[in-house]
Amino acid sequence: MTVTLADVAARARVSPATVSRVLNGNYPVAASTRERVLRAVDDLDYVLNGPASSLAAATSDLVGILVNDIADPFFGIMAGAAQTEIGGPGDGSGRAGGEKLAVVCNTGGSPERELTYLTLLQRQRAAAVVLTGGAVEDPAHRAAISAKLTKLADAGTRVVLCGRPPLPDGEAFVAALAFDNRGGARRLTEHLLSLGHRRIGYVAGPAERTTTRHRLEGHREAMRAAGLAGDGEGVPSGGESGTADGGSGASGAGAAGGRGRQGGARDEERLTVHGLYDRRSGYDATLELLRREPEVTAVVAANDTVALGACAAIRERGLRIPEDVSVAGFDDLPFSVDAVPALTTVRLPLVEAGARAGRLAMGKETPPPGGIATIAAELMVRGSTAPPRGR
Amino acid sequence: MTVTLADVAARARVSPATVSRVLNGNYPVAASTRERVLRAVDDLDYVLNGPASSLAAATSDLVGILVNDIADPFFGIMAGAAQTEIGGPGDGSGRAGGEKLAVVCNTGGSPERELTYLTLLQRQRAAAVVLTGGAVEDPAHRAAISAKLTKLADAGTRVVLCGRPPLPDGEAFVAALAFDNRGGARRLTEHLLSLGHRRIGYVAGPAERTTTRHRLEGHREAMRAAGLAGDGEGVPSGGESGTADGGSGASGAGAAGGRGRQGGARDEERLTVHGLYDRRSGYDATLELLRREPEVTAVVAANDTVALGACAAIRERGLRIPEDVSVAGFDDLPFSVDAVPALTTVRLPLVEAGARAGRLAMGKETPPPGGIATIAAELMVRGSTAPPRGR
DNA sequence: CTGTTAGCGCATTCAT
DNA sequence: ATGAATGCGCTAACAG
Repeated sequence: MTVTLADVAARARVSPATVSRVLNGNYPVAASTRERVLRAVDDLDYVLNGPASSLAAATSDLVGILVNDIADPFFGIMAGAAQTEIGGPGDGSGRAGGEKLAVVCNTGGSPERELTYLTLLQRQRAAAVVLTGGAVEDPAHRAAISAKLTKLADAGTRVVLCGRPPLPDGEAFVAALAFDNRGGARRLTEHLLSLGHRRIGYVAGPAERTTTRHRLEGHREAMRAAGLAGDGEGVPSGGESGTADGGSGASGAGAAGGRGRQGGARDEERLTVHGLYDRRSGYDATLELLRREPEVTAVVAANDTVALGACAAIRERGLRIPEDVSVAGFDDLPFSVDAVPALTTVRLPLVEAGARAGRLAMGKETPPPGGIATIAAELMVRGSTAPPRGR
Repeated sequence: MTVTLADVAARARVSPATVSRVLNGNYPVAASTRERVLRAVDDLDYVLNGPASSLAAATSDLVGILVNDIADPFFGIMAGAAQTEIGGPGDGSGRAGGEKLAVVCNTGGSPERELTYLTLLQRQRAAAVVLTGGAVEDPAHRAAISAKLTKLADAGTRVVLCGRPPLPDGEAFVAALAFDNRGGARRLTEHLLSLGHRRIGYVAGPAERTTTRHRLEGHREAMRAAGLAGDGEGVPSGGESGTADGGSGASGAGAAGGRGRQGGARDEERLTVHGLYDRRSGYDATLELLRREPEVTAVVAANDTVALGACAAIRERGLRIPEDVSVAGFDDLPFSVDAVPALTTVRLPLVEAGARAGRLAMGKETPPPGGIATIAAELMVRGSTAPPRGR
């Protein structure tokens, strides 16, 4: 029923081994025989049996790209770039020669699903795996993922991290491309501070994610450097971790106007609301933020999508952007420039990063020294931020 | 080095066949033995060899989801929904039991790449393939894809079309879920007509795609029903195919004001500009449209992303939305409601469609009668459309 | 319910 | 440069 290598061999009057060699092209074969074989392949409409081939060769041409949310362009853009780099241009014949099968797997941000996908990929003896986006910081999951990646690497799978920080306990990976989330966030908040903002709200992502933490840390670095916050460390998990020095500080960062009040650790918490990385969360969180502190003059969002929700909430409160409240996002997704007003944000070179990750996964590019590279983030100042009212 | 089924069998003191039966769970095994086997699996940290298993069983657990553009949420949302339905909830153990490996493949809208991916999936003996989004109408490619799908189906791969119209020459597919693009587009334009618009520009997608054609046809149906266009048929390819009756018609659709002019086929063409399904194209095409016909009072875009670009172009021309020009999109992607003003558009139930496609691919849902289902599109009227000036 | 036997289709030694 | 032989790791009949 189904045509096999042997059938092709018979029709081309050569041995199966020769057909195999022609197809894999990594062995000298006489031009005339090759031609004969190729014709037989076409005549018979032969398609290589992937599983059989993978079994015999102990490797497959599958490359997995894991993303947190495939509906989010942040991941779509990176994954698309990586896939383009991996899949090769295709020869237009539809015959599919030595191409890798680059596939993207949607974890939905769930560590369990991430682990399941890694196991599935391991089972397929994937040639490479690219993990994109921030990691969950739960120690158990971190350890489980780490162990799994080590096993994958041991089995010959190339592991590449893209937009995910390398984990402390030295996973085995070919390369880790980490975004400078902290630096970008710091510069963004510095921009707002330089405009004269002092009461800046922060709509953060899910508390347990590295991306969330780094961006928040960058923001707070800037705030503290301006004397506008307490000195708690890291991301509080939301409970009562304030260090009780509310509102009494007297450091002199030149708060403008009579109502400028120096922030403390308690303030820092009050001005931070966590949510998911989606529009709806941004909307809800911003409403909450405005309820807690009606006098914020600027809102920094975890990413552009969240910023969009924030804008909607602010407008619904009857406030104007940027006249009453400035808004800033992160990532510089394509739609951000079209927001009204255009969104001030931090640009991450997603295409470049994804493509580079793809090349690293294919072994087409030499890894950065130490395997780790930090990718710069660029501040994009646009219309959604302006000096606060009365300044 | 690598642990195999036999190793597990030895440790559990059973035969390899029994281990296989436990792992696949589709055969009666004594509870005690199963437990012993499972422990051995855990002890040895055994991972099934996918290729070997697929080879022996002549099927794999791979399910491919093809999308035109993974960076476009339109596809991301559908693919995510399908993947969730296919991948199963995962059991949290990371052990990966009977799960399918749902993967998405990005064709970038290129028929060659689409074909290549199909071949790759065929090679892997994929359990199912879901094709999302519109098809390219080039006859050669249509035939090639059709032949390939037939072969896939013959080999036991379940083929599902999601958001793609079934092709005329009866491909073998389990089911085809087609969006009512034409009806949705017609109702959208009817909405604009009912507001009093007469000079309506259309920023279309790539000319050779089914989605583009159907939406454009719906638009023109409405225009013609209002006596506002010629009677050419189908999508003109852009050349001089006008039927020369420009501006002389006298059908009485009550054009408002003195400057309403009845359109002819030539007008129909002049008011249509083709581009890609992205923001940049929408921007460029709208600029071109405004150049050709400065007096348009409404612009209908091929989709929401394009509409965003259109808005930017219109504003750059110093025109207000919707006071000077109304704008409408298609798809109702999440960001559309946050546009300013909120975008009037046509809602497609992407999540439902994707999930249904996923279930169909898994054989978890019975196909619609005849294998074909049309999915309704719902008009969403929002702030970006209003009566034209002076009405 | 469990063990035995026999391939699945191909890549790869080793010969020639 | 090509052919012959071997086995990759597993599942699917068949027994029992």
